[in-house]
Amino acid sequence: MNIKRIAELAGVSVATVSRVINHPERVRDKTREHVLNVMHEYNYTPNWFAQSLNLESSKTIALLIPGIETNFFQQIISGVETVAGNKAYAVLFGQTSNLPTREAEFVDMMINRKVDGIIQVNSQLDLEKALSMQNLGLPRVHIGKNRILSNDTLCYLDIEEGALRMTRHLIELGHSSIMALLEETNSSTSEQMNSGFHRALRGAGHTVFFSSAQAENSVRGGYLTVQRLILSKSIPGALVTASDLQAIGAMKAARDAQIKIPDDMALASLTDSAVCSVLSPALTALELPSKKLGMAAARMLIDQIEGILPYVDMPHDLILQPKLKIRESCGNTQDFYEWFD
Amino acid sequence: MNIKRIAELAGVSVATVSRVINHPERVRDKTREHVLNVMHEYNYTPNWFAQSLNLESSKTIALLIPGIETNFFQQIISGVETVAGNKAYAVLFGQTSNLPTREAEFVDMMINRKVDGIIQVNSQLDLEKALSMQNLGLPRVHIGKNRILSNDTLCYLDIEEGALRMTRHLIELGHSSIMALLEETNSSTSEQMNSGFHRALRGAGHTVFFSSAQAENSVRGGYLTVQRLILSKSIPGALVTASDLQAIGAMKAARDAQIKIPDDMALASLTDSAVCSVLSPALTALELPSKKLGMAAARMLIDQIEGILPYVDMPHDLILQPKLKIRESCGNTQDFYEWFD
DNA sequence: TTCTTGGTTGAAAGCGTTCTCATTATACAT
DNA sequence: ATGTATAATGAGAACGCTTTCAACCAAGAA
Repeated sequence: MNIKRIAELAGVSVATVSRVINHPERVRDKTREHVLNVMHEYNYTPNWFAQSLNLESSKTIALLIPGIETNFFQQIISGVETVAGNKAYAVLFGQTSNLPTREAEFVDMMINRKVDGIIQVNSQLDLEKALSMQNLGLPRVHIGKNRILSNDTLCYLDIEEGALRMTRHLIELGHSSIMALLEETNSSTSEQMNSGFHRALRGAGHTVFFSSAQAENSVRGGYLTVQRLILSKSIPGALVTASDLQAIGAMKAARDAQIKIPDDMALASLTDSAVCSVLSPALTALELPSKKLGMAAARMLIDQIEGILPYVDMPHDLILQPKLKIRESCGNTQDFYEWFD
Repeated sequence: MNIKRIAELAGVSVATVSRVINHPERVRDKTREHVLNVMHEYNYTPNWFAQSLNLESSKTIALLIPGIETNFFQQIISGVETVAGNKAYAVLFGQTSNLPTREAEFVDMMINRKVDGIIQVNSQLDLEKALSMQNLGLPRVHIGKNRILSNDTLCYLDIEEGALRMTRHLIELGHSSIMALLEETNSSTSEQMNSGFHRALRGAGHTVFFSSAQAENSVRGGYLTVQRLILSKSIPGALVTASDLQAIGAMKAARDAQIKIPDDMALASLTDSAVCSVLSPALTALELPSKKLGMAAARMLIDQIEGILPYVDMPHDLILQPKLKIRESCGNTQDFYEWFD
């Protein structure tokens, strides 16, 4: 069934049917109703390709994301999908696996498919490709703190502030030896965490020993790291992990070696999750509003697409604050509960 | 840049350029090479809409999934994306939230966008819509056990067998009072679990008391249920939860009430996850190969699309078996380790 | 030389829309 | 009735591609 056939059946011209679809107000009530009836009767919907071929738009937004394995990314996807769905945009999904070449391929594909906008999470795109997108006037929103072009729109969680608050919390609890367990990648997230750590350290009244290590973002990664720490008898007073999975692994390694948390070593995670509060001891962690992040990014993108936001030469960042959830894994905290909750 | 311009620049006709793209063998080596060079020089890629408008295909597969919140679904998405990406298919993503109307809307949208195939997870589509898809000859693969049309292709995990094995395991450990905590929805998953439970019960040598309850799939759901159980002093000898989150909640409720696991109550989950093995006690759970499920579904779909599999009137199911991971939460099991691992 | 064969190529129709522009219908004032 | 402004409609080009069909060309056979 196509528009021509509908036009014949309704006894009007193709143009009129098209108008009924796109500019209903420009056609007489009676005609419109009649055409609508015929369309309905034959269960007609306009061919999306033909529409898009003309309009050079597709009612689609692209979401380029490193992976789908971690809770953080999953929440973002969910948030983007929710907002996009509400605004009748489809979302075309690309898993970049942190591979810049793969990301570039996806970008080409998305451009070719005339997506109306693109959300890039932790983008590692090279300048050239970013510029070519900019020249195309393709609305973009970055999730993550790495601004590629000077007028990129950014959405991110203030991880630095979170890391700072977490570290400050540990220092206030009296810890003078803190170790950070970051991810293996030298991502901007890791950099932000480091900045946060060091700002907190500088702000401490007294000297605090600080070290850091890297491990894969998994239970196994956390387990192996702490196991190694134990073997080399260099257990820090407090361990802060980038992810909850690492913290869980760390906790298990500690338990296996009879190291008591929080008495022998305090433990905290810079990523909260549903399980953190039910571990024993319950894990002090940073609650990241990651679904909100996805929703915010999608909304900003769609605002750009629909011309609600002026987006050229006007960076418009959105920064969401994480929230410190103080639980049991860092020691006696009754003094602090009331301060933070 | 369009095909006409390329044709001019290469000094050939539009048809020749098109042939270079689609049927390279039908053009003379020298010509082809020359055209290819021009295409490359101007960084030309054919307009996807124009192509698709002609070909009535889109190199896209649709993935309709209830949600993205649970690990199970996330793994499926990841698996589908992986296989699809390798075969150069894009994946268009739809979150149905278990709403049949929303699912139907997505199906319409996908049909209109001429997706080459569609993967439906836990589909609740009505017969009529399913039939219309069938009549369109649109390849489909269902993930889940609910066959809507008699010749649907199904991919699913043998949850029933898993539930059976889990229950049998508990019975062999000597439990004579077992309670199941299922999800709130009356999904086919719940049905399968029930079948598994009852088959195991029938197969038991002696009488086993069995009861079941429903709770939302979350830590909170598990917590509240067990709390209620404790208040009414009707704690079962063993509790089997549908999800790991529920089990974690249950574990916390038990701990809060000084109920010892596994001594006072055995606990097991029909969904394994990274945290299960690091809880204390480590949680006996069913390992579901859900990423493999997604990969298998995508492969089957693409095989259908590319005509490798005959798919009409020939149901072709793929059933993956879960694996029982026996840990600590169901009591002394040294006898069983060697049997199952 | 002339005919045949088969490989290369180009002209133009079609895919299903939207949009511009010209035309026709309607309403209202004269 | 007549003219005029405006609303409603239709004809046809354009979007960028694929494909059919006819034309062309070279090489070998008669």
